[in-house]
Amino acid sequence: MTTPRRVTIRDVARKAGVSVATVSRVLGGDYPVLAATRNKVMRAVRELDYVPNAHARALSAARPGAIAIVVNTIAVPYYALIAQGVEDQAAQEGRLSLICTTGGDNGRELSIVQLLREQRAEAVILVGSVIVDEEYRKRMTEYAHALAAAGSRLVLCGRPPLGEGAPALVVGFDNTGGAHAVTAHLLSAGHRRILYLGVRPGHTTSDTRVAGYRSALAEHGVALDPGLQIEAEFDRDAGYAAMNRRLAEGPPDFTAIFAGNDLVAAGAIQSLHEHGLRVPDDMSIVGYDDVPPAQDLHLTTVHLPHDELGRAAVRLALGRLTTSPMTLGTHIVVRDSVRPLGPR
Amino acid sequence: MTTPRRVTIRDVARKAGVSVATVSRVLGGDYPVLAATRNKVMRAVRELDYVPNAHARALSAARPGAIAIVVNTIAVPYYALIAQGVEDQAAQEGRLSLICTTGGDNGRELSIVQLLREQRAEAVILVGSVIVDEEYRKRMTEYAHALAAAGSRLVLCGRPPLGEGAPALVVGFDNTGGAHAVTAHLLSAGHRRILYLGVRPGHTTSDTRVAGYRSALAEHGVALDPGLQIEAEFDRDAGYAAMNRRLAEGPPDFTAIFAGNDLVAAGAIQSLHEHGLRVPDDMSIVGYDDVPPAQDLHLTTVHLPHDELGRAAVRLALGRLTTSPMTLGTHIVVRDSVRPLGPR
DNA sequence: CGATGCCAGGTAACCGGTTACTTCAGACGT
DNA sequence: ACGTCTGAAGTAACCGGTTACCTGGCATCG
Repeated sequence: MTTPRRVTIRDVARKAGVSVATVSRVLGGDYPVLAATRNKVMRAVRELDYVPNAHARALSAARPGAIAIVVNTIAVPYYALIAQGVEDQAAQEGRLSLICTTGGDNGRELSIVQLLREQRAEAVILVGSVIVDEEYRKRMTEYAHALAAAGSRLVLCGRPPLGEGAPALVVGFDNTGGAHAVTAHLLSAGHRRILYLGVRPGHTTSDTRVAGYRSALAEHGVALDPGLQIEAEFDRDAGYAAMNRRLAEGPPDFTAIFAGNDLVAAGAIQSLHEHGLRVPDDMSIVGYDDVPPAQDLHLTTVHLPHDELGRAAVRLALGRLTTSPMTLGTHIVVRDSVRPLGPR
Repeated sequence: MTTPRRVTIRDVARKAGVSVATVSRVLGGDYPVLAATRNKVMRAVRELDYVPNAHARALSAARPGAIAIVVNTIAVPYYALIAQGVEDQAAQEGRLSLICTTGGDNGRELSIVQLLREQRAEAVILVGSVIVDEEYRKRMTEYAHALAAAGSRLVLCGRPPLGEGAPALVVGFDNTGGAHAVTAHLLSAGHRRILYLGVRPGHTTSDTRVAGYRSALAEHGVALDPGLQIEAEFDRDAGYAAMNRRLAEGPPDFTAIFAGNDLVAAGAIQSLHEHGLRVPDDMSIVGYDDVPPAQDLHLTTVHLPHDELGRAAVRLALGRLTTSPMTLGTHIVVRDSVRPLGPR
């Protein structure tokens, strides 16, 4: 059996008895072609089941490039929801979209950015919290220039803007505002000793949320207790483990918990239950993100417009939007994980 | 400001004082090149920050194509987990991977398949339950042949094999086995009246799970009550709404629920709670899929190796695996949503 | 009736790489 | 000294499209 040579535009031209230029024009659209000719060509295309080669097209004509989103993992709702927004908006703009995952590995991130440059992607959207140090700034600035030189745009989501010179667009959530609001919610329910579970020093997302937490406390005249701020990665296991450690030290010296995100809250809740503490009767807790599992946990949390973030990133990349850095507002979602503390 | 003409291999050749062939060889790898020449070229590459054009490469040389996975939406853990498996395996195989979403629209599916043919994707992985009717078979068979003609492979996940002639690979979960096991679990806890929540006539996934449910009942000599099988889509809202409707009809005439998947279970549980029924004290319930939220619901469910499905699909597509149709085993995960029914 | 314009359609250069084939210089053999 | 072999590097064809430019036929116009 011989390999069935791929059908090219020349095969179509031969079959239709016209030149390749005519075929290209019929398929391309706007150039005037006689109806009879068009029909001949279309019939040949159909009979041969011809599919133009995207690579050849991309090579010869300047056509819209793909839109790429790079995340840690797609198996976590936070990223999946943002990715879905990107996907939708990209489709709407007639662009192909690529979703790439790094697994949190900087080496892989680098090779993915390289790959995307080779693909001549039109936009590269980098999502996710990072530790902003000198090394990071340098790396991003390099990406930004490299991509700009290749005609691609770089969009950072949930990361601070780079310096002046670097050609990067930025969009993120108002984490400080959201954290402030939800902390205020706890405070106005009478809570004064609020454990912040999920500090990650240097991480942008964590830092901004902690900032909101602190400013709300300050505003209500509650002194900040460093003992009430504990570290944890932003996943369920970390929340569970950290809460376990804390509860192993003795009975809780706090009445409410502000978890770094909903997954951390989920882990913490499991730990609380295992220690015989009920939510919200024995302990109040709030989360952050409002990912779908939060609903089942009856968790009061901060809703993030994930979808909109993705869409905004695409629109920024395509120049449909020009405000950068751009901040998307958040709002609190009250469910049933906070109990008012009676006056003592 | 002039557009900074893209750096091509000829620019590098000129700068290094060699021919383009030499540059290509240095970058390509195996051809013998003098160390001195190699150095000159590499320096030029670095100084110009040259990035080869993936499209041009794909056009001239036969290189590995991308691996594409097509799902309804990425914002649902079931798909996200599978997609992550595909992504990981593809990366491991040195392939670029594309994640495409259809939103459940056949028209979009078609245009995505078309797009992937244009991209000369090496494999197209179609995931998700469908209604298997004549129209579907015809459509898939067309895809299969079209993709085969373009040298791509088609992999179907969670869908039945096509007829003999169609060149499609198949991999799926053992849904019937899993459903049988979890139903048997309920039966051996003493439950006899088990509501199946999530029938979707014609849908492959639903049908196979219902089949397991029925065979387990039969095995235990429990008569099938059509009144205990109610329809629902496979999402949270549908589970909630269907349960609400059922409970509105009067007090439950069943002691346990088998939900079509975990999201349906989540919705049902919310409805139960709102009707004052506690899980598992007043009502037992099991789910299916074992997606992350199931853990927070303390839901007994059937674990599916989502990740492995994605990986297997890629391996099948690349010919690393040859058993098709392939079935991945499942196992039950016991949590705390089922209560034994005391002897009456 | 010949010049002019218009329009459908053809010819061929080009996009940016890879690679089969060719060239050329130096090493080696007799 | 001369022919031969070897290995590094160059030349140019090719991948499969798009499009600037050219051609030839027909209608229009003075």
